[in-house]
Amino acid sequence: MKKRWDAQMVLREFSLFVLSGESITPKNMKAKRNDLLVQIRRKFGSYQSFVERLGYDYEEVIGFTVWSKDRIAMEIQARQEEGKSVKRADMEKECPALLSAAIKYFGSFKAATEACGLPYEENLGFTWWDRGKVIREFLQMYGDESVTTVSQLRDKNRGLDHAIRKIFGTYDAICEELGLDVTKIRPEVYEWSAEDLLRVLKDCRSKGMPLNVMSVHSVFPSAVKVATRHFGSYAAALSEIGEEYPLHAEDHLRTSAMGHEFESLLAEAFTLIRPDFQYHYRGFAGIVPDFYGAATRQIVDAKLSSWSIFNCDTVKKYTPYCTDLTVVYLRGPDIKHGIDNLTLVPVSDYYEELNAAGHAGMVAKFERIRRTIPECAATPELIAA
DNA sequence: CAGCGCGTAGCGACTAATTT
DNA sequence: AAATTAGTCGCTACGCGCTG
Repeated sequence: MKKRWDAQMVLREFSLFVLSGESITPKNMKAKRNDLLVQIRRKFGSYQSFVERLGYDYEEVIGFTVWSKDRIAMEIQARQEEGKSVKRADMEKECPALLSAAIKYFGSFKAATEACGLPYEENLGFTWWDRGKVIREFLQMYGDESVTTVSQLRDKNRGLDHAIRKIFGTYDAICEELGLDVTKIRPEVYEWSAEDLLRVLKDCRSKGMPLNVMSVHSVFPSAVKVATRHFGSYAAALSEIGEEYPLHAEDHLRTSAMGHEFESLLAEAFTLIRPDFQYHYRGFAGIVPDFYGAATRQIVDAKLSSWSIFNCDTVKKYTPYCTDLTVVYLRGPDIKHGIDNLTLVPVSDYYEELNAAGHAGMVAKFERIRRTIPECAATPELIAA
């Protein structure tokens, strides 16, 4: 029995095939009804044009998307016009098929973005580190005067730190390759000796600095660890230079109370010579600066000791709210630091002004409490001032 | 309740030695 | 070769008992 294949017949046979519930993918057609498929092509040109004439979405029929460079470029541009992200990471999540097609057809995501006229680096969504980029960025950091440790570099450019480790392994390696001195970026880890520690302790003593842990800590951050390593304890290290630690350990309650006393005394002085500063300013949420000068956006904080500021989070908390954070302290050495917008001022710096303004009594009050602090006698010239 | 100052414990970055 | 560990440094969060 021979069928008369005309267009009508082809359509009828195809309808019956669809009604039977069979899949109409080209693959299934070929397997089940190759004769019909051949006739469809003969009468309608191609299977695709045939099903599309019947109102089918060909891609739905075949179950996958037919990609081409043009189409990929169109879809990527369409995403962009719709305000959707065209970053690689986002496309991975939102349209993995398009992304993989782009990479397949253009060879790489880079080539695809360029073909679409998009900036590669931005659309990558992350930084692509290769040796060249690592070296370029590292040299920039190396030349940055404010970067003197690996930690600082990491804070400024976390990705770079990671990339250096990944690609070069160590900071030694990248510096060696570039002929640079690694100690510029990573100060030599120096193992402090017992002699170093004792020298610092004696030095502190001769300068009249208190020998309690926090005071020494301000000039020698690892003092306690070094002391423990070499002498068993900080107290044992002190006894090496003939000092008894209990005599140097500060009384928390006493010093804490004195901190408050100093603060209120400074408030008294400021109302005299800095009336534009507000005491215990409460205009900021979350912080209560000791003094705030709105005109200059200056915060002033009172600390009993110069080292205290380095053992609390005041700097971190206050600096975002002001152009300058000034710490006025009663005792302690002039500590060098590299913190922007932080100024350390001994209260004695105000003596001259207080005296000139006729407030010599204030100076006497400051010096009176200064004399009561253990191991920190006032210098004769300051009392005379 | 935030703040004070001290002392400590623990963390992160790092390297080198040691183990698996 | 890779993972673990040990030990260095600096840094800082925390707890304490109190104050305003």
